[in-house]
Amino acid sequence: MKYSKQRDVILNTVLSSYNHPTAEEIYEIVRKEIPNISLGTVYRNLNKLAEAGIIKKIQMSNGNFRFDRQEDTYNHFYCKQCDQIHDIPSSNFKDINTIIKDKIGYEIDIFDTMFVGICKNCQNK
Amino acid sequence: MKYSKQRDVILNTVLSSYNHPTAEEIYEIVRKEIPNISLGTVYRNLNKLAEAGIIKKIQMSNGNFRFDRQEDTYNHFYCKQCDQIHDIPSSNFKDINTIIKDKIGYEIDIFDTMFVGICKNCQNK
DNA sequence: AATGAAAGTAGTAATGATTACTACTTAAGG
DNA sequence: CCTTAAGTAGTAATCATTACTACTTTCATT
Repeated sequence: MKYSKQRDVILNTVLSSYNHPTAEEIYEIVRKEIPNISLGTVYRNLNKLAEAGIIKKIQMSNGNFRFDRQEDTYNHFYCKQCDQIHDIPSSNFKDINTIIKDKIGYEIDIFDTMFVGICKNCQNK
Repeated sequence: MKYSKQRDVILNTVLSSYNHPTAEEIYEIVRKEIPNISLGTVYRNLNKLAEAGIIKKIQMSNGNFRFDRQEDTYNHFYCKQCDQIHDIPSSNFKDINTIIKDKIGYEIDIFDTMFVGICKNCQNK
């Protein structure tokens, strides 16, 4: 992978984000530093970085993508009420994985499964 | 809801399908009976029927929708390898639901969570 | 330093599933 | 029968993402 200023700024933007940004959101931030960057460039580089395993690309239940620092100690949970993604330490999933496997026989890929429901905060309201 | 021939045929098509068809697939089947039906009509009626709880609308991990007979005794599992949705009897999920709730504190809505992984068939290959 | 091919870019057009819009048509209750 | 609310066909719009194209940059090798 050849160096490019654009990819460098895009990567740093993702790494310093803590709210699972969309490509569009990253584009808006990067634009402040490289005003004439193309949205296509943002998409291309996000995909390239994700493919290289440098960042994580997560698919929302509506099919859209969000990007994240590569910290594979977290899984994702989407709250229908507050419309936000929550991180769940994957230690919680260690045996859930095998329980599901025992129950249904299928090998659940826990990293691709976006859990959907109501988060603690919203439950208390 | 007023009667319409179009909705009637659409409903029967879904009820007699056993492979979680897309709106487009339903459209193609219905066209044989009502050749000049509009794709928009198919979408509108599928959504209306789903809203009324007469059929089920399930969202794929890529955001697209598929439709299904209303049999809420099944949950859905998507196999990444053979690209198909498998039904899982929801009896299998009874205690998985509470285990997850205990572990992560969040209330998983098991009917909205599309489990992703490799199915039995593909595992054996 | 000069160079040349491969990789990258900006800007724009295309894609594909779904929804919105508009003028016309039908169901069905009084 | 007639009215009107609901439904329809056909087409245009939407929105996130990808593809295309002509130009530019990186970087290993002279």
